[in-house]
Amino acid sequence: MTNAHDVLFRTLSDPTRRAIFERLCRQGEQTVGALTAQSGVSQPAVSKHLGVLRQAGLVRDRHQGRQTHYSAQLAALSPLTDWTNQMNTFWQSRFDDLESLLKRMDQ
Amino acid sequence: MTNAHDVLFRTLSDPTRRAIFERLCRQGEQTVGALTAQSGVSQPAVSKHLGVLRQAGLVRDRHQGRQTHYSAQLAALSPLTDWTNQMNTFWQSRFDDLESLLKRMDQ
DNA sequence: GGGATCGATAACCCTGTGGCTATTGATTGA
DNA sequence: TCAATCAATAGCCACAGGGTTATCGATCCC
Repeated sequence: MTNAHDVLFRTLSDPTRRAIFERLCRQGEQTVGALTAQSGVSQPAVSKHLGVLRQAGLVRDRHQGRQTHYSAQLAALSPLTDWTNQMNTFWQSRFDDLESLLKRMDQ
Repeated sequence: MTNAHDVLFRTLSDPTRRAIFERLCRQGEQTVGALTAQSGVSQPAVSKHLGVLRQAGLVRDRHQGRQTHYSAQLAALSPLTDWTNQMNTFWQSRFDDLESLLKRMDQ
């Protein structure tokens, strides 16, 4: 059972790949060449990372002549925020349970 | 430069390890034995995962006799929520720039 | 047309790491 | 005291995946 969280966490766990995504969030649409120039790795490596990001839905591409422009798809991050919220909820509900238990013991 | 985001994403990217952390969030403190029983992997594998989670600050351990109890440290997730918020902010600020540009062009 | 550039793909290598079994150390309890 | 249980560690293996170079297809421009 490989869910959306799996894909997102795994995709963003690589520092080089996450740096590429961060750049797209900061500076908007970028060509592969521009991304390669400041990535510290080769162009094929960047293309591979962009492929992974695209499969995760985190970026989309737009072809224009011989260059390809990539841009961040921020909506794809929502399962991540959902997950952290859920963890917080679980934790909070356990705290509530403890609280009510203590209240009952107090009576 | 390996920052807090690296550690968190990397730690949570493994499904087995994340499942262990989720269980600790849901059900609170658990022994290694209990976690092993429903993890689908061997006890040494679980111990290794717990070691990684502990080094990331995501869990803490409490020794009691020959068993070790682990519990989630939810505060350790904050760099993750910070990061997603930051990405949203970057994206939003670019949107604002575009908006103001269009406003200026409109006049 | 033909050289140059851009980006994707192929083919390969090598490290990191998640899994296992075996073992050890510590604690429990009969 | 001694067997049994719990969890950590050691040592090993197998594979995923991130890196490289080489190449190809397509587009641009001279």
